[in-house]
Amino acid sequence: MSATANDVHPLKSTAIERQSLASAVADKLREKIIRGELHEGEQLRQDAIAAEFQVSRIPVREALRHLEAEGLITIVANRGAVVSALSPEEIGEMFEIRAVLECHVLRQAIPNLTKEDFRKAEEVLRRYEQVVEEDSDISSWGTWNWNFHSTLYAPANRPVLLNLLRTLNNNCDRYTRLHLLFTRDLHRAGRAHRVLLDACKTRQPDVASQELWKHIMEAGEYLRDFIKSRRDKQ
Amino acid sequence: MSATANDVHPLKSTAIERQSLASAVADKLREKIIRGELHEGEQLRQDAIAAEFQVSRIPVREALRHLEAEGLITIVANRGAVVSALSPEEIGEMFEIRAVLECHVLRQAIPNLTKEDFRKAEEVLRRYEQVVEEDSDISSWGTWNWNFHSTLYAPANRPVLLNLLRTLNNNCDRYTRLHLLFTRDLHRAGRAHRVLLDACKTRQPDVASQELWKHIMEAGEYLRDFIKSRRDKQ
DNA sequence: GCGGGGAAAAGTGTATACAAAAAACCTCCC
DNA sequence: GGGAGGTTTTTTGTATACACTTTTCCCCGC
Repeated sequence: MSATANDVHPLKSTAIERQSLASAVADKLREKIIRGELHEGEQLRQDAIAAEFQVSRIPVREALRHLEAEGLITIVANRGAVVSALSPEEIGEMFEIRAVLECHVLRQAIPNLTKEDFRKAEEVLRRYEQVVEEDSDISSWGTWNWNFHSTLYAPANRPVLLNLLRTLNNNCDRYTRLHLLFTRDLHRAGRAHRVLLDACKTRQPDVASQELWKHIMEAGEYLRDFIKSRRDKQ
Repeated sequence: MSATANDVHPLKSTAIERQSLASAVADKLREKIIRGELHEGEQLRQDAIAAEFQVSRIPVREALRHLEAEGLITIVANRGAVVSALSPEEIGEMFEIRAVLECHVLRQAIPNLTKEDFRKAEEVLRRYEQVVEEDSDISSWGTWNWNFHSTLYAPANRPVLLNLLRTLNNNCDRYTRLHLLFTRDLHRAGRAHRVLLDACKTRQPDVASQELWKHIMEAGEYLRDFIKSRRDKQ
């Protein structure tokens, strides 16, 4: 995806991962962007990146192409790459797409959820709340959030869709992070997660789906307006 | 995309498009894959492509990276690229994702559809049926099919989603083409389009959405089984 | 005949080098 | 002062060259 795909495959943990430099650079850059170390609009100089990772510009360029297709950066011919600065409307759309797809996949997953899945979700949620409590490192928030959601989605058995959702979440999380930094409103999402998990446990697809829709769309709308007002000020 | 994105932007027709070789090569290859000139599983040799377009391998490699992210090809380290051969399950999933998203976007679009939109949809549909009638060139079928659908979706005002859908359709169409080649059942889709358009004209989102869902999911399920049985034979 | 091993060929991955475009700067003129 | 225009610098785009990996194929031993 492509539009679709993330190059990190489901990977059997046994396989030795011998990725090319280009893939490695792409992974590093993706992480930096998601963690907010590279903020939106920032120029990505090929030479600088090449020097930082001590490689030539060729693998760097290939990595940039890949990230462009993921939507994380924007490349303009002869002018280089910048970290994508989504418009408020585009941000709203991203969250809307997520809401539509995640609600669908959750409905497919609910009948297949096992006790083991619930146990794992609980575990992830506990660590999520721990991270929130420690208030230490917002950058790892996104990882735990995705871990929780994907645990509930996995039993739907939709690998392609899950991959697409991961890419979308990558692109949304850097804005969510921004929002959290300002509001510190991490606990509300935590409560929503609890409600969601309960609805799954009691096998109520309608309730769960509705809750998830609200959870994602509210975040999206809030962020859309937040970014809009923030940009208007400047 | 990223998962996501097609690099052909909405483009104001006035802007002079000075794309890099890499982008040009990507466009050419994408078209070849969609049109079925390159069939699934086929190896893409960098040297051969470079020679064909009379460029060096650098822009070819960047183009391949981009197509990989779109899901059209698969790159394995040190072994090169092949046109993605999706499993029957993956194909089913692609159509399912389309169904979910296209039904949603259609619902958003229906209230905004104008007479001008209907006129344009009629026009596209007429040309679609003309192409079907002439039976000449299946390869252009996908273009007209997408033209019709995107005409109905455009008023939803969801550019990001529309872009994602285009990429998904690109990936689905090469299989639909295969199916049409065997069954020649082009007319059924044509009839479904008529029903869909009528439901839009009478502003019945539920009817339209249901029809669209059926239209996409039936095609997807048919194709999934078709590909499965075809592969089993081999 | 048929594996096994090892050179040779083919193909991919990356670095260096150069060309071309854009940006920054500087000078001159008004 | 403030452009207009040209020159330098920076940065991107592409080609060539070479290193490394995989595949092919041939030869040998059995």
